[in-house]
Amino acid sequence: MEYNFKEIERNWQAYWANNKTFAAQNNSDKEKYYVLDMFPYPSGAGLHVGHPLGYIASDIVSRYKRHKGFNVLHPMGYDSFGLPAEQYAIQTGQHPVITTQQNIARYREQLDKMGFSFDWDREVRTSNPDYYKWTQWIFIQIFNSWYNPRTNKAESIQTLISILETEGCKGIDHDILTGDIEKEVPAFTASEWKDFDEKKRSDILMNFRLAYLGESYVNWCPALGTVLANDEIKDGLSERGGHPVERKMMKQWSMRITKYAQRLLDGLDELDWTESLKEAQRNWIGKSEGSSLKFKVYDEKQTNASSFIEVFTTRPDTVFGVSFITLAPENDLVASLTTPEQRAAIEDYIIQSKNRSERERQAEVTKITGVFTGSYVLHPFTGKQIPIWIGDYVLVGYGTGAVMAVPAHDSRDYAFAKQFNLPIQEVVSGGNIEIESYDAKEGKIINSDFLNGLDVKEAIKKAIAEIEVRGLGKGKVNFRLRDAVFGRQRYWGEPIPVYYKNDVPYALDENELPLILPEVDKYLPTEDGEPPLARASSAWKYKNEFDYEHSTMPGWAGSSWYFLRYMDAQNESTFADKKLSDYWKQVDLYVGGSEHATGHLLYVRFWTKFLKDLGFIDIDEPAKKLINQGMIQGRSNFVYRVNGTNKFVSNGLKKEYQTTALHTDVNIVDNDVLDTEAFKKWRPDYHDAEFILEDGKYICGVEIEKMSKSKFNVVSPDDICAKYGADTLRLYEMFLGPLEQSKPWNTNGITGVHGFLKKLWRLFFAQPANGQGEGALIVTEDEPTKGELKTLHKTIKKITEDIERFSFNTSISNFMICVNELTDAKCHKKAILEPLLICLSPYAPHITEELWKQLGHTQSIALAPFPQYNETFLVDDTVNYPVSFNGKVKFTLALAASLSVQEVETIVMDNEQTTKLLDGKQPKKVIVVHKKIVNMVV
RNA sequence: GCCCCGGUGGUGGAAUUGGUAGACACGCAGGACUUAAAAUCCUGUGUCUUCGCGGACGUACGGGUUCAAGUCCCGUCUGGGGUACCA
Repeated sequence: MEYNFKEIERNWQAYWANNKTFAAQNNSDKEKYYVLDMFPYPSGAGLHVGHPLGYIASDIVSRYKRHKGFNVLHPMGYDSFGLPAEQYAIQTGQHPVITTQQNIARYREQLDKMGFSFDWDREVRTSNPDYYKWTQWIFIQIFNSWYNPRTNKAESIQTLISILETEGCKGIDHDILTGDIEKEVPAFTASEWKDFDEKKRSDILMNFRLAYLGESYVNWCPALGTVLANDEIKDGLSERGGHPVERKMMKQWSMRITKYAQRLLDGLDELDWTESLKEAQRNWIGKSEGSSLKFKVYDEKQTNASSFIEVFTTRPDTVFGVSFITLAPENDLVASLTTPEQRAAIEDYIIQSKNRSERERQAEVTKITGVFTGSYVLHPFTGKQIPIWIGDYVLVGYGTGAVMAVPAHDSRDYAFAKQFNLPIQEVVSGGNIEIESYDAKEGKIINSDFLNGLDVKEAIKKAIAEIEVRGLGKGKVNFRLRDAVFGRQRYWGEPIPVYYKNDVPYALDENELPLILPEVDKYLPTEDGEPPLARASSAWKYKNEFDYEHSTMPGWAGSSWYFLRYMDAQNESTFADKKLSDYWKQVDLYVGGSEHATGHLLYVRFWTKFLKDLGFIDIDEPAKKLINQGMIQGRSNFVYRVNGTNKFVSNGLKKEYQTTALHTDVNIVDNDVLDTEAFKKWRPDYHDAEFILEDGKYICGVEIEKMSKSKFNVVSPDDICAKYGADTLRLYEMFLGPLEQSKPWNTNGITGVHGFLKKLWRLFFAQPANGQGEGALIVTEDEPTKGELKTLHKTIKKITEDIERFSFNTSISNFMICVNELTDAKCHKKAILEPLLICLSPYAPHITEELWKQLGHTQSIALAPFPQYNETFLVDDTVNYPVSFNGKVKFTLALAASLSVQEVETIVMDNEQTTKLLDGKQPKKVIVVHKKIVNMVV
């Protein structure tokens, strides 16, 4: 029999599907293990060889854990709402549901070819009403909840209503506040509350709901016709499509994730995620501790004596160094603070900064702009007049949108002060403020009244204490994290289950779900700028009367809870039975790209904590362990056309000509050698191409780039499977290097792993004479030798350790070493080969299933218990001691392992090579590390 | 600017706790089998030096700790990723 991978792989893939070999059991006495891949969006381009990298790793772990006796949950599904299908719909008119179905079918076909052990009975699709019914249900739970600071968790909005009914709201000083320090709910009494009408009550509750409708600045992308979240923007352009983004005030659905900022931060400590990923989340949450501080506005006529500007500062110790105040141009106070003389300049500036896109604003960080308002505040401690400026380096969305500028100790304030000739007062010693600001939190406070002589840390404490005593503000924690915008003005997403009655939004009743996405005539906004859902027929109304919400949910909605749905994918009465979520708990191993660090991975943690608060699940974090697979980059090949001709010159000779580098299809290049005949056929204009060769070959140039169609460097897993088989692909992707590392795809080494599988096959089947015909099964029942047992058990040990620490590349090497050793020993013994097959089967499932069957087994190898290594086979009788002089190894000495340190030393000292190397000198010191090394100091 | 991760042969990479640097694989060179090719197998392959035995050097660079450093510490250079007026 020969190694016919095509037939073998097709047969076993069919067998697994027909026998549901990988179905996870919801009722099991076994310990559970949950392995999850990050939710793929099924794009039209299909999978390239970079995508399966993580899937192969997670599949190896899944299969390994099954061998180890775990009840393994390893599901797959699709995050199938999203922009590309909708953009395609806009261009072609084809309903996104069709595009999505086609893309999923293509994905599935590709995934099936690679032999993954997914439990397909649990597949989910976020765009299925069966699924988004529960996404909508969770939205309603969030809408009907508020964050109770007294219990420090989310609760039903009813508990807030009872508080308002009995206590009312005490406003600013109440312990129930909204998330934003600048927006506080005005005070009212319990009886006032009872007299409020429906609209007023709704407006007040909106300040507390965890899903709320609020006015806020959003990132508006005109080209995509929708708002984007911060993590959907890269370098000021939209991540999808690279379109400009501008800031716009809009009424939007948002999620009050900021209420969870502290818990999201604290939770990171217990997670087994990479440090860099946790750091990214910490930075994104951006906790900073400081103080609020009020500056009274100076008013000559004392008519407006009560008005003030509140700022947030992390450096209250530098308060005596304040030389001006800067407001964000969008700050509400600007209008009232602008003096008539300054009005024109200020208005100009506001218009100018509004029109500057985010990208320009970011690109021109060094360009310092601002305008004086004409007004002043009074310094809270010295009573001095301090000018109020506006400048777009101050962000309206952070803190109060106002800063107390201390140019001596803040580089941005310093640049601003230099630009506009404002005073710079040093209050912390240690720097040279003539040259630059001194921002470090080190040194002694000077020129600062009661803070003088303290060091920075003490001064911060004392300053806050003083601010609080004088009622000027209080110690405060601020987060950089913003509430998450939850609406998109797009068609292809979950409808938000809300309707409007007299301008008051109401959530649908749970039993009215799902709210099905309606049909529309076009996937574009309406003439008056309403989202596409406004195009739905007039019948699409709640109770035929009230308008539904017209925006849809963002991409992250469906993916924020999908890991729970896999536990109970078909349940029609709840999103996941509590009994099952209590069994499966959290994901044990989550594999995916680090690009989700501040998006998906933050949102899914948020929803998990929310669902836990309301008692729907029992876990606090979605994934215990997470690994980021590296990106597989493309490796582009180039040909060099001699300018003005149809001649192509090989890379090594191109300097002698004037050439243009052109991408060529990497699939017609082997080890950087171009298949010139295939090249001629590749495109009509190359049909008559001529080549200038070196050493009879055309050598292509190489560059590492992103894998993309336009660069002709896309390698499809289908092609690799067709040429070498899925087992080779799986092994090779793992063999490339450590999983977390990014690396270019390069097929150069693939013959090595393919050859390994053939070599394995030859341990079972004889090489037929002349390579013709069928080789016979040559496996024997003979007793293995000590050496063979050592090879096997050494391998079992290494492989086990390697899988446990996700070092898949080294385990492949170890398999190769094992097969090389067994080949050299001419070992065809069942007692050795059988356990070896089990070890290898997570990596190369098809060939091992086939050989397992050939050994006479009738059950799938996937269910066989993983072999245990036996330490007694690994013990060496002799140790090869390297003998070194001053740390340099000169020779080795094979000695019995049983020898003591003293005995080893004696033997080494008596050795004639030692005598020769010592050349009559006495060593100063002899170090013998037992069973390791001998070192002599001379 | 700040944060994180890297830098080892011609190439991908190995060395898990400081203990023979370069495992395994590719590539390359030579050889066997073959009419030939493919497939397969064998030998060699860090650099310099030597006819050879051997010797010297060698993990980005400069220091340090240690009997012993790719591994630990300090400094520098460099590549990649993330993030950025967050007060």
